[in-house]
Amino acid sequence: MPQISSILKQRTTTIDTRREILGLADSLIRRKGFNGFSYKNIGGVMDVRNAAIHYHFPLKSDLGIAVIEEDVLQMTRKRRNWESLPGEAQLKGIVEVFFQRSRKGMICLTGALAPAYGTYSDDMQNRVREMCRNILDWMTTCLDKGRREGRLYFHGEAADRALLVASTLLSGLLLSRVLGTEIFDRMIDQQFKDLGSDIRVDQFEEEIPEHLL
Amino acid sequence: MPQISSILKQRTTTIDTRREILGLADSLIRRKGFNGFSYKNIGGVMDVRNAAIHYHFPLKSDLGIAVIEEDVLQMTRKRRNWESLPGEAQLKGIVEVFFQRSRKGMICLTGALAPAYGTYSDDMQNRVREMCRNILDWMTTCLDKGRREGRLYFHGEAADRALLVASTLLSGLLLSRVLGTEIFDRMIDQQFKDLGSDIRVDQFEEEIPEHLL
DNA sequence: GTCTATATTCCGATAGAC
DNA sequence: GTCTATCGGAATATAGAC
Repeated sequence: MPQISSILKQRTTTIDTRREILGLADSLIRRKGFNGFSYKNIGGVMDVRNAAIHYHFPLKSDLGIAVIEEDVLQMTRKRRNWESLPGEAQLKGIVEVFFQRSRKGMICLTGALAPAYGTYSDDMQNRVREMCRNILDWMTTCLDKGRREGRLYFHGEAADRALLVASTLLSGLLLSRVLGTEIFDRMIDQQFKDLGSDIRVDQFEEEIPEHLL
Repeated sequence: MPQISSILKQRTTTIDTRREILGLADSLIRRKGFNGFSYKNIGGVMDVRNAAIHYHFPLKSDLGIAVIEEDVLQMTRKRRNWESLPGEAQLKGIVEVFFQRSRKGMICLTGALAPAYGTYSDDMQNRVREMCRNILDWMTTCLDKGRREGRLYFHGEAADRALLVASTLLSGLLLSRVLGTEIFDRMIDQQFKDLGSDIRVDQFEEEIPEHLL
């Protein structure tokens, strides 16, 4: 019978490998798209063989689904933690996540996965759809709450406004990739001026990349 | 010395093949992304061998660049033809192009190519950037003209507004692919209500697909 | 211009040893 | 859990016949 310490050590190692694969896959999907990266790309960075990745994620769609689930989990955690905050403050937190991505030259998962949506397995398509509905639902709640709190101003239904705000964030990252980061800043600032909000990108602090510490 | 008729016949055939390849590549890029389709995908539909496509487009990036150039050409033609129209009318024409794409489950080239931008050759990246600047420049002109004509109302600079309108069109197609076509309609209608315009998607006629005629 | 044939590399995925 | 080795297929691209 194996000792508890060895079980823990084994599990810890496994979990770390699994999580490291997930992190690299997330980054690769955002940079090259789901059909544009391979198991070898991951192994090249981690120094792990092809077969080890297949152990954790037998099919590539398993990997894709796990990346989406992780993203949804992070978002759900934030939503729960910020639940009691004003709608505008929650929205600002969401925008800051996108701002940080823009500074890393990254796009959002929806922007990375929506274009080739039809090429994914049924399971993965469902996850992508759920992810979209999730973020739109949260933003709808934020906008509705913010308007009722007298901090945000807009015409029409909150759900329609959420579509346009999400659109700005998604396209802002996509267009920044082609035209430069200032595009994201201009779009976000104009969008929140329109909402009567004082959210501006110059209120965010740029995270210092780890390799410069 | 070959007869003129045979030269013409040969050239016509060549041009048609080339154009058919271009059309299929355009469709494939929009459905699967530039890194998600292969020369074989084209040959499978056209019944033409791999090598024939390489004759017309030696490198895949040559094909990508040609698809972008064709798209830019179509847009430039429309812009020139509509030059004398009011800003709002030109904008409506642009929106209709996107509307027709939404009805075919298609996305715009920018939405298809921006996500994996970093994986393209320098040449192709430059073409993608020029394409983006082109459409944004036209939309800026439309918005500015429409505002001066008293038909469109918005705060801030026309260039910033063009970014948000382009964002709605791009994201509208992307999100429609995941959530259904009604998403595009809601986004466009809300966007143009915001602009004080009476442009609405129910003013557009759905083209009847060729195979149903 | 298009074909057949092939070179080369890469891909996702699996078998079996350790 | 990770390794080596390999299968079967697909990718981009080229050579040479017609």
